[in-house]
Amino acid sequence: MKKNTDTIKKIQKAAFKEFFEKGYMKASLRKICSDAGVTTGALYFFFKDKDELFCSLVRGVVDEIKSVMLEHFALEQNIKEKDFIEALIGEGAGKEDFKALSDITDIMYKNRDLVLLLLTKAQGSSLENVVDVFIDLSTKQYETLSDKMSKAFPNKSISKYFAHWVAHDQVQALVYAITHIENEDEAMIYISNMILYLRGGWCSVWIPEAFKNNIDNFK
Amino acid sequence: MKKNTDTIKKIQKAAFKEFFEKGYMKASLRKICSDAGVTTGALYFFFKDKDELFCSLVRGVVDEIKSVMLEHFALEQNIKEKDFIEALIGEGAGKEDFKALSDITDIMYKNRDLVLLLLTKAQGSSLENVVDVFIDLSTKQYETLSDKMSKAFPNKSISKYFAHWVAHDQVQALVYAITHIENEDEAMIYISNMILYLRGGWCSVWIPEAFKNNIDNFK
Amino acid sequence: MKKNTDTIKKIQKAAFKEFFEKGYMKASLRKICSDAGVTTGALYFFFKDKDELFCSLVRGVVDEIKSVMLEHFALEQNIKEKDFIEALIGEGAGKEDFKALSDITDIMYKNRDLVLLLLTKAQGSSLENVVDVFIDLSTKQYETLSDKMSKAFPNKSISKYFAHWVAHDQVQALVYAITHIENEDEAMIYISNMILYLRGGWCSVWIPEAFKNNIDNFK
Amino acid sequence: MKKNTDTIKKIQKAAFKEFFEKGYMKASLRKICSDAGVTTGALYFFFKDKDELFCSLVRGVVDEIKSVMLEHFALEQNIKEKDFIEALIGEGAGKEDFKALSDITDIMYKNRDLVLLLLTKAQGSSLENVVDVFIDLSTKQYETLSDKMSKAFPNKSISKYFAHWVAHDQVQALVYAITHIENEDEAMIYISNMILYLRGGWCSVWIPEAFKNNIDNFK
DNA sequence: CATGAATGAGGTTTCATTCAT
DNA sequence: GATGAATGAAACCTCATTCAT
Repeated sequence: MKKNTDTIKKIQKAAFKEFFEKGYMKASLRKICSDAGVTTGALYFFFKDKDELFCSLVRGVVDEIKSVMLEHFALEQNIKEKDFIEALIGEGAGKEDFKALSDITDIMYKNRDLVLLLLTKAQGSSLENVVDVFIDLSTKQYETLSDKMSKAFPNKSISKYFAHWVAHDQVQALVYAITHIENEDEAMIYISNMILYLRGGWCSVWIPEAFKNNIDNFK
Repeated sequence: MKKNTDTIKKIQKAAFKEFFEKGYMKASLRKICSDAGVTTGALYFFFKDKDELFCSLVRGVVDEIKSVMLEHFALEQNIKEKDFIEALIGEGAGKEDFKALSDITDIMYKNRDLVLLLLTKAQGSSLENVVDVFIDLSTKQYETLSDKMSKAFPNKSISKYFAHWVAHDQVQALVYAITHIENEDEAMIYISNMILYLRGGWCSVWIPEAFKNNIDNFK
Repeated sequence: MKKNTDTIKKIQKAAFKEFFEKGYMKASLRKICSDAGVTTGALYFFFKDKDELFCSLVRGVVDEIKSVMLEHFALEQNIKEKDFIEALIGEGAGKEDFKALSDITDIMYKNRDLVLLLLTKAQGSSLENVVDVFIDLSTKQYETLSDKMSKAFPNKSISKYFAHWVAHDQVQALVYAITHIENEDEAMIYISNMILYLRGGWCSVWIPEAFKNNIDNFK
Repeated sequence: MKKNTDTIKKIQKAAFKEFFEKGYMKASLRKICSDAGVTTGALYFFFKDKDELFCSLVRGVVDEIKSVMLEHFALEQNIKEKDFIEALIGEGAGKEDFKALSDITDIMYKNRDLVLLLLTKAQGSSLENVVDVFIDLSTKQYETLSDKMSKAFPNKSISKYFAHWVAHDQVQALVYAITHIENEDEAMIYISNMILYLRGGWCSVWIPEAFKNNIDNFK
């Protein structure tokens, strides 16, 4: 029981290093094996192929992120129609968003190396478009919100790509954090700004009057 | 003089197809040559290596985009300190931004195939991070703007990553357009929403009161 | 006592399938083991190597065929010298042959899958030339017959390869049946024609006058 | 012009040796290249893959055999209905057959090594069933002959597999020659016996009376 | 200007088999 | 009886690039 666990660990450790340095495509299994002090046969005993080896490294964190996203988005779907504007711009607006985004951020920072591997070195693997999966989850959320707003503001309409963009942008904001900000505490400050930013952007398109009315205050 | 031009064109045409289908790394020069009806030697007469062949395809459009960005950002720098808030949230705010973004968008759509090649298939080439170049240009703009705002609102401060994020996001908004929206007219509508979005996001972080004051209108 | 028998059976069943699908050489022991729900170690506990596994499948039927051939050929050797022409072309000629060939055919059809495995999928194994063994048995029979005919027709002579060819052909006729004819009853009809064919061919070479004299009957 | 021809020849020479010794499947391209004093890249410049290398060795002789077979079979189809029995059992019967078979035999012996390679070492390559192609050609011939005989002897009928068997056997007779008889002159003697044999076999099944009438002559 | 032969290292994957447990 | 981890060699093939002609 000890032996095989050790071998897997050794392979994964060497694999992480190699994938991280060269990216999925340019990484060499031969190199991984020799770095791990293991034969290629051993690698193929534990992993079906290169792709599965790569996925084995990041599968856990992918699943974690996914489940936190699903969980939070499920909560959000339940906000009653009459409350959603309050949730958007009322007192305490963004509280829920912050909880969700900071939870996800926290998970990502707890496994920052793996997340960076996944986000920046996966091209060529079956996970190269994993971000799209997160974006899809996020999209569902914004589509629901769009529907609610359409009912509340029947005379407004937005580009059909806009909701998808915002979903996209929310995810990219997280990607930006993990790839550009080393320190988790700084990332959290950034995230709280991001809530304002995303909400402000969203509202500016749906309810542009919100700004214009206030010009005088700043002149 | 005719012949070599022909050969170059044939190679580039085949190269575009191959790079577009497989991405830079998986593209095969052998395939490009045989598709072009040309020998490997010919290719290497005109292009130093695989990377230069790839770059030759997109260099033109990269330069165009860069120069339009530079031009516009130069204009923006010249806005007098006292006018910049007006430019941000006043009557006619965003006009300049729209001109710049729509100019860039227009160039991109005029060469959409090449831009898609550059943005989605360059990994492994020396242009794999070309977007960062655009982001850097954009960043300079927002840093200047940040400075101005810091002076105007001395008691505000934002995360040090925030300006960079917004620069980043402005570029990503364009990338999103070109990669997700086929029709240029639709893209333009999207872009005009995007101006509101970006400006709204930016202001929401710098001047969060802009919203709060208006809550009552929507309750 | 039950368990190991089961394991062997499971392995053999999976082995048959794999060998039949891919042929001896391309068959994978790994696949066989996983199909059988057994580890490689188990396989190697019961079978020395790949070859022995293959042979274990067909050994039984090979032995059966061999013994039936030996038995019948022994009978044939005992035909008295003065009777052999009668046996060849007299009333009731071919009766013994039919019995022998139909017995062998019967055995083969009773184990058609295994025989097909042996005849068409054995290349690379130690049984790849098993047909030659049957041909050798058959050859002995025809050599004896040749000797008898040489004595009876001292002024005739045939190519030294001819007797071997006929032995060869007799076996190939059976191989043809099992590999081309699915239904045993049809195979038996084919076999009875084959007796005429083989005997006619044999006589035509040794006693060509048999035909020439009869031309007029068919003109 | 000298160089590439030389390289191809060297590769083919080494390939022939390796394929002949180990058979297609077990042959190693590495070994072939190192024996030929050439890199694997060079091999793959001239040959698409292992299969094409193998085929390049034997393609010529396959085509030759095929064309001789086609030519002769075309002649045979033209024999008038009233003459075909004469051609089968009359004075000079078998002359045409002998010409055809000896022509083919001649070609095969002129390239005996390649033919042996093709017939005994091709398993795994795309030519592993090339004999079936020859049998198919032969089958067409015998099917035509069967039709003619059916009209001439309306009350006779044979197993539906019989014509195919005879076509099969005619080809196998040639295969036997090339694989068992080293000397071409001896092969020719064998072939002339084979004509008698095949014709005798064929007639014995269609016109069994041909023999029975003559028994008395040999008692 | 262009050919096309040749390099040589490297790629991933599969294999039959062994052996300590 | 049976496990399953590990071996290690070898498999076919592709690649970007070079260079004499």
